[in-house]
Amino acid sequence: MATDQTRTAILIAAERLYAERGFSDVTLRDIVAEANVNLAAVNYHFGSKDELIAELFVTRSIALNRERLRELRAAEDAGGGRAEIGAILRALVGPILRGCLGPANQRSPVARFMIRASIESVPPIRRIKNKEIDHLRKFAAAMKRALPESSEVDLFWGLHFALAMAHHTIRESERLTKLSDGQCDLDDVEDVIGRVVRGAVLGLTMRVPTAKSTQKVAAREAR
Amino acid sequence: MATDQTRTAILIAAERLYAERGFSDVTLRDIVAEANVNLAAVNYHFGSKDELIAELFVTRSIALNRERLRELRAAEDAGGGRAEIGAILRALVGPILRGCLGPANQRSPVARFMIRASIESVPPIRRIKNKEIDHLRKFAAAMKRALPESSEVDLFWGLHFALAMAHHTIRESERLTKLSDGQCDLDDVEDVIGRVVRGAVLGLTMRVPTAKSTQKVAAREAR
DNA sequence: AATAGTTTCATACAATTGTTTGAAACGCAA
DNA sequence: TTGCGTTTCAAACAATTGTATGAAACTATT
Repeated sequence: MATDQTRTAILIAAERLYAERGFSDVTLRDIVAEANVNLAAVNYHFGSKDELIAELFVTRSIALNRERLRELRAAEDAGGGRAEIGAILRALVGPILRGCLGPANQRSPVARFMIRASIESVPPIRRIKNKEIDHLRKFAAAMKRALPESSEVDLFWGLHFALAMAHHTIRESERLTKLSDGQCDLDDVEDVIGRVVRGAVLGLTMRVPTAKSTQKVAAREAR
Repeated sequence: MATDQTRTAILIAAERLYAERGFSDVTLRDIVAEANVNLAAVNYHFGSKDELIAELFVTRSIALNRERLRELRAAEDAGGGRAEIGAILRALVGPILRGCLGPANQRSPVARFMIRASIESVPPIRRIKNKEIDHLRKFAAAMKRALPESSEVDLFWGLHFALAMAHHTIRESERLTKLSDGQCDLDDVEDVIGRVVRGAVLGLTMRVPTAKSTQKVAAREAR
């Protein structure tokens, strides 16, 4: 089987095209053209189109989850076993945001593929996706350790909203740029991560502000 | 042309199916079967599949935007010309959340169709969608009046995050239910709206909490 | 060199898609 | 009723899709 040249060429081409144009817009013929291989190669090496997609998704989601957990563990180690809430959420949303945003030339098809997969729910992926819940539970557990007084429901909502802000930012980055006339800088990934994490942390730790406290903040802001 | 029976039957069936199964999964034959009309009727009445989708989307996004603005105006009137930030965001995310969540039997295909449209970006919709930005600018302007001391960038991010939480909640409601073992109640729409609005308002009005203030909140929480 | 196993290739296949066609059915004014 | 414009219908069309086939090319072991 030599070096699996054809196989990996197909994987790379497929990931690139799917990430760029979405699943429904990309045909096997597009993929084999991009990979410079024969049409029949896909069915020969993967069995079917769906199995190709499934393999891509499994590989990539394992890698993403591993990176997230790596950062979570690092944060927990740094905090002596208990990570603080901001660090936990940063481990959750950081990897995907770093992969999808930033200067166009250094964005990875990997991360963008995962976003596509989370958007266009094609059958082969839908079947696998349930496992992601187990993965998220680990973060929920870490959050519970960080904020033991918070109710479970609030923690789940916080986790959910953090992912919401991250994913939506990736998907609608173009619109946000247009809406803000370029004022919102989507290339500054760490700033974006900071905003997402901060938004989620505030939601988890703060009470709703009174009119007075809002004014105070505004006043401090103005100085 | 009688009463446009066929035309409207197609529109209703198409909206239902698209909302349920997405654009890429629904064929014209599915639609005409659901509508109990002849296959050729779609091309006769709408010209093409894309024009059918476009007409659906235009109609619905006009209606949604009108409802949003109605609530915004109502909030501004109630506040004597200046709505407070929470009311503004509520006008932004309320209509779509009310349409998409709640008990399954009273969800409207209308709102779910709009979410589909915002997810699966098919060409006919992509072309129209730019107008939505003008619509959002009105909310950005209202937010600026409510929080004149905040920077424009922060306001845009707040608007963006509010939509992020709303849309993501709709799209991933099932996952959130599973993740939380049913603890997060997606049927209580007003509670969901409250959480989304509160999260966005906090991000817009509060500074990031220190470890000490977090403890204080936790302690207060515990009492 | 000969053979067996793997991989590639051009081509064909069957199914599905949106669209078109031309005749039939209908509605309704003259 | 006649005639005309509109609407419906069954059928066919052309294009595209994922998949299958069988021969050719290649690789590596004997």
